[in-house]
Amino acid sequence: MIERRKDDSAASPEAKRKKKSKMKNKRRFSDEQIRLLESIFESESTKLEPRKKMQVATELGLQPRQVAIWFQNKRARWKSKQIEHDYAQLRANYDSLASGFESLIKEKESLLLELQMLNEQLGKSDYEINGVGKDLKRSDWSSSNRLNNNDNNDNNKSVDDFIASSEKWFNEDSGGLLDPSTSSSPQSHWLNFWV
DNA sequence: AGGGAAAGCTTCATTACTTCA
DNA sequence: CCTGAAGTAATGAAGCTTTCC
Repeated sequence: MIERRKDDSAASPEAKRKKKSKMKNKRRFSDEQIRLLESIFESESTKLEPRKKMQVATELGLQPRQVAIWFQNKRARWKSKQIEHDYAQLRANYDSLASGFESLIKEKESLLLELQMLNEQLGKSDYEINGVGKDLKRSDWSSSNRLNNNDNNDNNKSVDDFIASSEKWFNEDSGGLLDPSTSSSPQSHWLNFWV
């Protein structure tokens, strides 16, 4: 970059005093001036054409430089408001997704409980009613069930193991899972959830 | 055609001041 | 009054684009 402005960090005390006294003349713009500037900013453009800037400055009795600075500061204020707004929106979306996720976890838990009960009943009734309970192990049932779910990686894993590992996962992670400030990846939790 | 200087604009961070609770 | 926080006009540094030679 080409240096075009002189550095006044080493400015004389006199220069600093002049600058300070100039700043002392700072006056807030009138309501009328602000109203016109705001309306141009909102209705026309966040940036001013040089000609328009001159026109507005004349109309408001301001220096063109003051108009330019007002627009510059306005853009900065607008941008930070926009960031706040975007953050609030993202936060709301996140909260909504998180609560949906939590509902799914609860639903999953209750379905697993139901599955466990049915599984127990199945074993019991086979034994009591048909007298075949002793031949039908739960691991047989669960492994055939897993095949239906395209899970054939672990042939020894029982329904109980599955439930236990799910609960372990839930209990370990539920504390930090829904906290956006944690560094753990939400995707990995989703993967764990569905695998 | 292309390169450098200058001008004029921007953003960003900061300062200096005003206003208000 | 005094004070601290918030708001804002203004400044300076640095970067980008355009124009001119």
